[in-house]
Amino acid sequence: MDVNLKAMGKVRAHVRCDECPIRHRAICSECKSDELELLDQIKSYRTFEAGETIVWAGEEADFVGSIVSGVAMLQRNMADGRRQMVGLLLPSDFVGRPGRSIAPYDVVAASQVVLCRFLRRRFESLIEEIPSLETRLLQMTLDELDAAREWMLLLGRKTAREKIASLLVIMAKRCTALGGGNSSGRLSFDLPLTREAMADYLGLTIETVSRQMTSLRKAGLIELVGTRHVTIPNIALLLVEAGDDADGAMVV
Amino acid sequence: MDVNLKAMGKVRAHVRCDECPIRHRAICSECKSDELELLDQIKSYRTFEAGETIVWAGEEADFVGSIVSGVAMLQRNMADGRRQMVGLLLPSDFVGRPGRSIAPYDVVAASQVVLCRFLRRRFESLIEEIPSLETRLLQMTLDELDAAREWMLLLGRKTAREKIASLLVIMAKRCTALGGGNSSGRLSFDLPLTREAMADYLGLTIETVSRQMTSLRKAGLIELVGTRHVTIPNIALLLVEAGDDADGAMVV
DNA sequence: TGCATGACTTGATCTAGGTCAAAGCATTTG
DNA sequence: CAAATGCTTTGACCTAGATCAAGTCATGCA
Repeated sequence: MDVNLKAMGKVRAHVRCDECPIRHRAICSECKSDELELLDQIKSYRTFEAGETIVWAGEEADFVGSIVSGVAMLQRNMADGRRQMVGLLLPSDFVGRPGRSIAPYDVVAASQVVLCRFLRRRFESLIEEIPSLETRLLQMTLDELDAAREWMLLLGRKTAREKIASLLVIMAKRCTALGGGNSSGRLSFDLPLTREAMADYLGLTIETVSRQMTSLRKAGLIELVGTRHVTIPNIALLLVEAGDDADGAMVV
Repeated sequence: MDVNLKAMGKVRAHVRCDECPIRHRAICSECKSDELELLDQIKSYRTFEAGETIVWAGEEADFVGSIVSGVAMLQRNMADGRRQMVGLLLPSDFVGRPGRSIAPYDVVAASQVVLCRFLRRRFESLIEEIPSLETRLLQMTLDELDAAREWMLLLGRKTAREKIASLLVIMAKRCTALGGGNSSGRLSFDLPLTREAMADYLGLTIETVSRQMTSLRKAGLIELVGTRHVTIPNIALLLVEAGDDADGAMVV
């Protein structure tokens, strides 16, 4: 227990697992109550501010964990500064890879992030004891792999406009699933990403992101309040703009 | 056992697992001999010719399996014909996802492929009985996810020349690991991909692929015999061209 | 032997998106 | 409250890679 961290408000009070908001979707979702007990013993909460790096690429990280709230980005950097986001973690997503203590990418908080951390070594031994952890991790990893492949199509073949539309559709789905307003097919949510993060996600420049957002707004496909709050009057129209055949998009 | 298939030479004679070339890297690599026995009972071999589709996107596939020899591509297609390769499967790689019978992408043979197939339903029940299968699948999936993320950097941020150089480095590593000639740092191998497949892999057009191959040849970074056989006189030079910081590349 | 066929290369031109530069706007700070 | 800071937008221009259009080359086939 680091007193400084506590003073800075970075270490959260312990929350009981059965009161946890991500209890039923995170790595622990298949655990029985006695198994939860074991996890509970090795967990601790930590808050990261927007922009703070949670894990540095190439450095030892002694924990893994689950995103409780907020959004984190996995990003790879090239020597000359080019950057690509290679993963986007939302609440219930898992951070870190059991069996490897050094990640090949940075993990950076895009908003304020609360992380439920497990000591890596201890977590690795628990996996041996609790088979449902491994099963769940496999499910989640396979889902992430599918999402990564969807993303590869976007990066390799979609136009800037299709990329932006795709991103908005994805964020709309994931953000409203977590409780955003939704009435009569009209979706409304706050983008948890800056224009720069969007550009890094999509393999574009901020200027192009900005221009395409303006263009979609002028076309009436989206409405903006300030720069972050987005309303999608008709998601079907945006889906067409995203270039996904309707079926494929629904699967995600 | 389909007699027609056998007549066409598509169904292979049964091979004992302990004589299998991918025994120590495939999904079965952690299995003990009694467990292998169980797998052996539900497996069958099937050969696919180059260009043949192994699994159709959106259709029921009643098997999963391991690539024994050859190269297969996972590809996503957009309604207007744009195509992106989202995975490249080499010997020992796993095809299919337990728990889901319908893939969101086509699996297509890039060369002649021999597949060791397991009936999906039976494989899914075996996973319950043989924990090492799940452990191994998790490892392999995590590795694939890392590779996919590397690939996302390539698709989103690399130039055409860097993309080609990266592809050649990857193929050199994976192909020569499987027994290609290697003396004095001089690497030589046969590209298992057409120019079109390379373009689909890299998010480029065939023309750009062709031009960049020519350009790398003229720069002395690669030598070509015909269109498929590549020699890399100095891999370090090609790595620089690929834009990877030297460390990161070594990890792959 | 000659002509399809398919894979690849090369050249000329076009354009989507990048680059460079200058504001606009909100929030923070002294 | 003015200046500073950070995020975003907009405009003018440029370029890497796409597109369009011929070839070239190897292989199969009648």
